[in-house]
Amino acid sequence: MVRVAAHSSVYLAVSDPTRRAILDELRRGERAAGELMTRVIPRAGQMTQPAFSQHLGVLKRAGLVRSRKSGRRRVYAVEPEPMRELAEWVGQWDVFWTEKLDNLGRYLDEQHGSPDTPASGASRALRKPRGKSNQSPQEGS
Amino acid sequence: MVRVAAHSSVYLAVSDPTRRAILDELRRGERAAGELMTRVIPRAGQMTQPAFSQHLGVLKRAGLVRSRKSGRRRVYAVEPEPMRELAEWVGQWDVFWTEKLDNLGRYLDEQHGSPDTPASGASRALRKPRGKSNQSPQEGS
DNA sequence: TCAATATATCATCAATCGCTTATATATCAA
DNA sequence: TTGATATATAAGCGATTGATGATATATTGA
Repeated sequence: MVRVAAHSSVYLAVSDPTRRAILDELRRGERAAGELMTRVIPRAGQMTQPAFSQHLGVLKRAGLVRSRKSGRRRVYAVEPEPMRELAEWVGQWDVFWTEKLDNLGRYLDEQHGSPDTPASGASRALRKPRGKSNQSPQEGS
Repeated sequence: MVRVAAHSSVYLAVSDPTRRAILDELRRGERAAGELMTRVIPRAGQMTQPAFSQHLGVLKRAGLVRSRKSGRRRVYAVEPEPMRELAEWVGQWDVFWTEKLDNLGRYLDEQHGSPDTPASGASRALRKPRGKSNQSPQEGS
């Protein structure tokens, strides 16, 4: 109902593969819109120019790119700051691909540790399957 | 038109704040659906039970959670593997929050240089700088 | 058996997304 | 000025999303 301004969410901005490709290309350096388009959408007919321009608009509203005029071109560049929020959130998952902590997690699984134990019940996802633990979390309601 | 199977994209799965909150909670340990709901949506009336259950379904189809039955509960746990794709993509932005490379980038900005230079044109976003002069938000029209 | 509990699924709806075509706005070049 | 080039904006459309209320399916306990 209320719905926050999805318009400016970096999560939404990067949820589209075309926009990720744009950012991938822009990370290598500034690009004019047209050049960007021929690199990101190499095969003509895959997408129209307005569609591509609108993707640039989404990235701009998300604060992930800036642009400046240069003659009749519009030159885009990445603006990495808003990406930090996403990077920090994703960083919280790093424990799962850290061998050391993965072993810790597996240990805790073995113990059927408290449901409040960080990473418990998850590490098995990385190692393959084993028996089933039968631990049910207590639930107030 | 063709549209890839957005259904199973981890990018789309994490683009919703409720689903991120679910994952945040599940990272701390297994949770039954109801318990998860009262923790993620503490204030009643914010969201109905079916809505919440559908969010769980999205996460499940994205492979980010698994569930098992335990009596009449359904106990959920994170399945971190699909998150790796996102983590790796986001990891490509790490250069921007590395002091050393940031300085490199700023130098390249100064040069205003080759559009092929990695990270060029971006680093200024991290240093806070003068005034508010981003770029004119109303251009064109 | 029956009612309560826990959860998923169904049908529907408004909002949003990504796309298209058509058009507008600058800028360059002759 | 005129036309070509580069890019953005507008309007409309079908698909998808996230929500809802109603209902279905198990499971537990009296």
